[in-house]
Amino acid sequence: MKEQAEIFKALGDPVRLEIIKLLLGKELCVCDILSAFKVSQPTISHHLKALKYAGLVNDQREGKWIYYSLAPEAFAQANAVLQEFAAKSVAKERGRTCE
Amino acid sequence: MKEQAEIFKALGDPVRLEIIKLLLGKELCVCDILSAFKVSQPTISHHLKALKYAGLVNDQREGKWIYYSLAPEAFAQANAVLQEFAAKSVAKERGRTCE
DNA sequence: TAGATATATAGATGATTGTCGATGTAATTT
DNA sequence: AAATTACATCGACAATCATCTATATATCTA
Repeated sequence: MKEQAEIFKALGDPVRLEIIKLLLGKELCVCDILSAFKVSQPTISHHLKALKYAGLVNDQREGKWIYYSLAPEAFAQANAVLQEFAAKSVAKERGRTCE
Repeated sequence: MKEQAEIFKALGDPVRLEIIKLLLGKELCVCDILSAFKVSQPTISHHLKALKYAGLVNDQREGKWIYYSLAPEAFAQANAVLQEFAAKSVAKERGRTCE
């Protein structure tokens, strides 16, 4: 189980967020992901590595191609955290112990 | 409405994530937040600024103290995004247009 | 086996970040 | 008014990051 902050950090980049949206419901090879961006191939590779490190994607080689897909467990975990945040984000009490 | 990546980036730090957890259901002044950490006061101030920039917290001065509270709208927005990700994170199709 | 294709890794660079001590500012207290 | 308290801002510094070009690796194809 990855650190919560690591997961959110991985989500905190526009390119990576777009990659994730591309992968919703699909499995894509790097070349297809690459063709959706204007950044270089190594940059995409770098972002995919970051997403994999955070546990957000899985990769699977098939011949010349490597297919990337989302890792549902990691998204379920992040979703659970944010769901609690959203539910409890309304402040009721006010605390102050300092003087 | 803040950029999605900005919100996740703000969530992607252990100290900021802890601050958020402290603020769940509560409104706290900086001194109380500070006393829960071992980092310096300017560091906490810096993180609160980052959270505020992302729209995740609101602040309200009251005499000497400034109270910070969570901003439910931002959390609802982030939650909605992750909910969709979690729901659609199971890959069904496989695409490849490159050769 | 020699090229071609798909992807990763290495190394460099400029930008951003997390942290700190020092200082500034606003409000309160004495 | 002077000191104190709560918090923010400034400036510095090391670490991390996003990006690139160049190169390496793995697989397929001719």
